[in-house]
Amino acid sequence: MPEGKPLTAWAPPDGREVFHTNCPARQVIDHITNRWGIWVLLGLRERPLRFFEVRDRIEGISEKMLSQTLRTLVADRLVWRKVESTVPPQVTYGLTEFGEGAADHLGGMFDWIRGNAAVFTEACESERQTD
Amino acid sequence: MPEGKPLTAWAPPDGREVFHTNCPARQVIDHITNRWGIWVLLGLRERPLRFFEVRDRIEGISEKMLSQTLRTLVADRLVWRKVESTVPPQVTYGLTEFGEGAADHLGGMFDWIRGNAAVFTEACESERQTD
DNA sequence: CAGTATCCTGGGGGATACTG
DNA sequence: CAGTATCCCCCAGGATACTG
Repeated sequence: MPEGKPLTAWAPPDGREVFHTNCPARQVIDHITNRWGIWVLLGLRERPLRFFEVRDRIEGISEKMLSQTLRTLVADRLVWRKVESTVPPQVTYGLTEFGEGAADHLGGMFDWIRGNAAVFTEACESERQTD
Repeated sequence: MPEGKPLTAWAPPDGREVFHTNCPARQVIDHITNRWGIWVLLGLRERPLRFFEVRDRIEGISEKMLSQTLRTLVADRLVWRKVESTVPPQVTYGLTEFGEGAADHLGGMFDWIRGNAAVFTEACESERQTD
């Protein structure tokens, strides 16, 4: 982002929304939706967590991916990281104000989809027919 | 989804949220966040669109990926598809009620992130330092 | 116009082993 | 405990060509 592009330029001028590859918001969302980002953000909603606590809340995530995802989210200012230099070391991750806002939206969507799970289940059944 | 699992079981029993791989909501979200899903849903928010209209609103998407993504979203009951057997054929895609709900949450997040783009821009700058 | 079919490559991401 | 380092595989997804 060398030249300071006017960020408001990404708003739709005539109501016709176009999603450009270099829209900063698209880039952030691409990070969030990079397979694990959303689950890490949702996992941190309740309270800050330590590394393995996060891992234990997200079935299927590897330590490598968790570490990598956390680093990206920290770089994006969605998550903060606090190191306690005790022995053994304690590292805590939590949502920044920015991250909380994002997580609230994601959480709202998640809860809503979960509430409509029946729709998805129906879809699964009818897919079995066409297979 | 052969045996009818109680979907409410996925709600956190003790407030400790865990995201299981076979949680239906997680599966739907994994579809949505499958690189292009979110952008297709957001692109359809304003009004139903034809195939190439959708493509033109999402920079960087290939026709193959658009077609594939649309099929998944239709199967998940997030998007409907209407075929007009004219010559040339007209195919229109739009959000179902289910899809609208999901898109509203995604749109809220997108707008909110866009409004906070400055946070991300700062993050980019400080990353340049550490590189 | 609205797609499929085919081929092919990059990097997302898993497994395992190692470190402060 | 909280990670890195390394190796390696697989498939998401791009490019191109073809079809109803």
